[in-house]
Parts: sequence; C-alpha cells; structure tokens
Amino acid sequence: MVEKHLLEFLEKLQFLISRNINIEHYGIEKIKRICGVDVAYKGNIGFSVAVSMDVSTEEYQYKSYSGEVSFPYIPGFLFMREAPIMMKAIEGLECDLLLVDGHGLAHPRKSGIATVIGVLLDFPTIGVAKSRLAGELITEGDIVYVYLGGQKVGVKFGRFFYSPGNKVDLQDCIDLGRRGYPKVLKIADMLTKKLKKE
DNA sequence: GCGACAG
DNA sequence: ATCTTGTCGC
Repeated sequence: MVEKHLLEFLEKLQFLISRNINIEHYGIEKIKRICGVDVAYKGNIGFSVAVSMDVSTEEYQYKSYSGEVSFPYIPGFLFMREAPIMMKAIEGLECDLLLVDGHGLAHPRKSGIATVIGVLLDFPTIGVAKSRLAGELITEGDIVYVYLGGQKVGVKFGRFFYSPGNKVDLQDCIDLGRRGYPKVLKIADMLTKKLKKE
C-alpha cells in the first residue's frame, strides 16, 4: 500500500516534469538507430530489456537488467514501478530515439513514463501503449487523436497509442504509428518474456 | 457514491 | 503485468 501523501508528492514531481517537456519536431526519417524498452515480471522480480536496432540493416543488440520491484502498479504512477529498471537497461545503449512501453503526454498530468524518462535523460522519447489511460478519442480525417484538456496529446493506430515523451512532436508519433507496431518493441517484449523464464 | 484506470 | 485451453475468426 502507498500512502496518500506520497502519491500527492509524486503528482507534484509529475507536474514539474511536465513543465520541462520539449515538444519539437524530430523527423523520424532521420533516425539511424532506434531503441525500445519493455518490462516483464516473475513475481516481484522485474526483467527489463532495451533493444537498439539499426533502422536500415535491422541489426540489433540488447541489454537487460533484473531486480526486485517493490513499488506497486498504480494507474498514473507506472513510472515509479518501471522507469528505474528501464533506465538501467537503457544505460550505455546508443540510439537516436527511444520508444517506451507506456504513455507519454497522454497522461492525466502529461507525465507518463515515456515523458519521465525522456525528461530525466534529456532524450527524444515516444510512448507506445496498448490501451488508453486518459483522454478521449476523436477522429479527424484518417487519424484518430487522443484529446485531453482540449488539445491533442496522442494518436491511435490500430490498437496502439502513440504519444510524445520528450523532444518529439505529434507528427513524429503519426509518422511512427503509420509504420505499424515498432519492431524493437516486439523484440524487447519477446526477450523480456524469454528472460524471465530462465 | 460510481465508473475508469498505461503495465 | 500475470494466471491459462481451447477456440472463433480473418
């Protein structure tokens, strides 16, 4: 159980982080290497895997980290549970853009796990989630947007949600989403589950 | 009070 | 996320 005063404190940190987001166009086409990070669990042990892949050759390398995870999963506070071990797995890998399993701006306080990691590392990140956390879906033309507080904070392609973490913009999310579910995340998910079995 | 709720 | 077999559908 997590005390109310701690969550209120964490909310303040999230507002601080959200005020430090840099929304700017990156340009998906300029990416040489792309990274993806995911986590799987076996009881209270978390296994995180970060995959770095060359966009043109699809050659990839990965790094993993495992350790006890004590913070519980609380909607809106996923970063406290997974960001620490995700960042350990990412450490040392080289890439231009990092994809995080979870939301970025499409969060109640515009501070999803992809945003937290992006701001802490001062690095370009995009959150890719499998389900909605906040906001409403509005279709405009051929794009389904996630609206929150009257502004577009993400997009939905197929069954996946893409939202800016840091140093990218909605257009980058659209360009990424149109390419289908990122291979690096698929590989990271696969490795993460394989790792916890051994 | 009730429903919603990333992984 | 995880617990879990077969099964309906593209």
